[in-house]
Amino acid sequence: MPRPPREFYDVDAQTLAERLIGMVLVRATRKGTRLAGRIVETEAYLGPIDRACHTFGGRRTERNATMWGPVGHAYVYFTYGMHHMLNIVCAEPTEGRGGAAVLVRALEPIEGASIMAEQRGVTAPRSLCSGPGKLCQALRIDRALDSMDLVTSDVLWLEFGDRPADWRVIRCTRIGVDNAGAWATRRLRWLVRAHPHVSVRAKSERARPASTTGRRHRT
DNA sequence: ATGACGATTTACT
DNA sequence: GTAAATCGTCATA
Repeated sequence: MPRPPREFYDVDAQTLAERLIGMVLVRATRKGTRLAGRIVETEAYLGPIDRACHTFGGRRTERNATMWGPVGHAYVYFTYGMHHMLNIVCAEPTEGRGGAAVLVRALEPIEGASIMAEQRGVTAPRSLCSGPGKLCQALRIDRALDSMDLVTSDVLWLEFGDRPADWRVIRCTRIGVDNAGAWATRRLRWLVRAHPHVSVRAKSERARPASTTGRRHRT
């Protein structure tokens, strides 16, 4: 499948976050094998105005330098002493200063699942890429890939993908940003409803009345 | 130089 | 549900 052009990324974070759902993330191994997955969950980090964003207040550091660079590049950072996070740099909406990005939070594996399982050290398909740290481990994404240009790279890039007709994309609050004040309650997370590969289900799908059986029911 | 803190995951009660 | 793991980064001194 073809890759989106630079202009695809030249939009604000909320637009890109929604636009990425269904797109395919591809990682080429040293041997040329493709590891790929469809994006099923994203979060928008709006830039200097967003308290949960690494560029909040205009902060510029060695770590977040990529966020201030051109759109369409990968911003990869390391956190909790053990996990990497993959973001895609996009345009900052109002001030035109950059510093915005979308966090890729979950993938539905579609190519190379066995290699992903090896690198993750787990076998359950639902556990391969259902979280921002998990998918980086599965696709071997680390700081070495920071600032990679997804438009031109032959190591990490994006391709157009299908959005199945039964997918319902919903929005809710972001995960793990509870100390971001009013920004913690903004609905800046996008995910496919009831998709088995998302990291955490939306509250609207979780808080179900007690039902002892696994019966499905309409919402 | 030092201390506090993660855009998380996993195991365990 | 709670807690531990684990270390680069950043603000402060």
